[in-house]
Amino acid sequence: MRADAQRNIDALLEAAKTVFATSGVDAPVREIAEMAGVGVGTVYRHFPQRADLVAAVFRREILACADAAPVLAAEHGPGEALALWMQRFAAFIATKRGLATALYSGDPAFESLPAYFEAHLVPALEGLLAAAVAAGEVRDDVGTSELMNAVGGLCMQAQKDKPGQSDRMVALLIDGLRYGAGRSSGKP
Amino acid sequence: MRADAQRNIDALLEAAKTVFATSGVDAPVREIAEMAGVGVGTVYRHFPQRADLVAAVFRREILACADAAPVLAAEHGPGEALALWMQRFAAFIATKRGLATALYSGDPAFESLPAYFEAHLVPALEGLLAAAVAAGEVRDDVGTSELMNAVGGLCMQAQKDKPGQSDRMVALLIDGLRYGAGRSSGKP
DNA sequence: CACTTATACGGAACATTGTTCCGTTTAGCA
DNA sequence: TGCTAAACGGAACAATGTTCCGTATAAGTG
Repeated sequence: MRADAQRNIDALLEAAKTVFATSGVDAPVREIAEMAGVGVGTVYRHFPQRADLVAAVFRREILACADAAPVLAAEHGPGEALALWMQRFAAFIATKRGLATALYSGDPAFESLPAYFEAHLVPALEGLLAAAVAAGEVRDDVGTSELMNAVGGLCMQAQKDKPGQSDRMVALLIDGLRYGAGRSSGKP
Repeated sequence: MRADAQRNIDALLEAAKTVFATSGVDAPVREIAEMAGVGVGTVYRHFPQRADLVAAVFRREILACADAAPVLAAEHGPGEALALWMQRFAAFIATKRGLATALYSGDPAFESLPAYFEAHLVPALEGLLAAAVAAGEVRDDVGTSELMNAVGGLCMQAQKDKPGQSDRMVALLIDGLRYGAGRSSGKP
C-alpha cells in the first residue's frame, strides 16, 4: 500500500471520529473529507459506502477501548482499574450519538459490529471484573454482560440530558459494585 | 376549512399509511403525494415537515387501534376480545417498520407520540385485560404495560423474519396468559 | 346566477447529501 | 531520471426534503 493512501486512511478515521462526536454519525461525508484534508473521491476509494467509514471508526474505537484494559490493570489496583475502565467505556459510548440507531438500521455494514463488541469489550471487562472480584474489592454476583448493558443503557439515556450525568451515574454503579464487596449476594 | 383541503388531508393520511407499510417510514414524500393524487406542495401545506405527516399517521392508527377495543369487547367474550385485540395491536406494529428508530431520533415531531401511546393504547388494553381476568379466563399476575411491551418487542424482533411469525408468537403469549387462568401466580 | 377573493393546488426550482467518474498527480521502482 | 500503476480531487449525477409562486377553485355575496 502506498504511503499516502495509508496516511489518508488514518486522517479520515481520525477526522470522522471527531466529526461523529460533534455532529453525530449522520454528518455529511464532505465535512469529514474536508476536515481530513482530502477530496470526497478519496473517501469513497477507501470506504465504498458511507456506512463502511462509520463501521471502521466504531471498530477502531472499540479496539482502543479494549486495549485500555490491560494498561489500566497494570497501572492501578484491580478495583480502581475496573472503575477507570468503566468510565472509559462510558466516554466511548458518549461520543456515539446515533450508534444504536445505526446498529438497528439493518445496514449490512453494521452487521459485524455486535460480534466485534462481544469479541473485544466483553473479554476486556471480564478480566477486570474477575480481578476485582478476586481481590475482594467488588461483589461477585454481577455478570459481565449484565454490567456492560447497564453502562450502555445508562449512557444512552444520559446522552439527552446534561453532560457529566453519565459519569455520575457510572460512578454510582461502581459504588454499588463495591458496596457488597466480598459477599455472595443479597443486600449488606 | 375548504372541502377539498379536508379531502386531500384524508387522502394523504391514507396513502401515507399504505406507503409506510410497504416501504417503511423513510419512503419519499413524492411517492406518497403521487399515491394520494396531489402535488408535493399540497403535502407541505398540510404537514410543514415530513415528520409531521409521519406523526399524524401514527396518531391516526393509534386511535384506530384503541377504538377497536370496545368494539371487540362488545362482540366477543372477554378472553377472545383480549386475544383479538392483541393480534390487532401486533398487526399495527407490523406495519411500522422504522417506528422505533423514528421515536428515538430526537425529532420534536415525535416527542408527543409516547404520551399518545400511553394515553390511548394502555387504557384500551387495561380494560380488556381486566375484563378477561375478572371472567377468570386469563391469569391475573401480568401487568398491562408489561404485556404491551412484550408484544411490542416481540413484533419488532419478528419483523426481520418470516411474516406470520408475529401472529404465532403473540398467540403463544396469549396461550401463556390463559394457562394460569384463575391462579394468582406461579407455574401450574 | 355571476362575481370576487381568500384559500388551496401543483409542480418546477432550490438545497443538501450520498455516490460515481475521469482527468490529473504522485509514490515507488528500475 | 523516467515510467507506470495507484491514488487523488472535485465536478457532475441522482435522490430527496423543502420552498415558491403562478394558476385554479370553493364558497360566500350581490
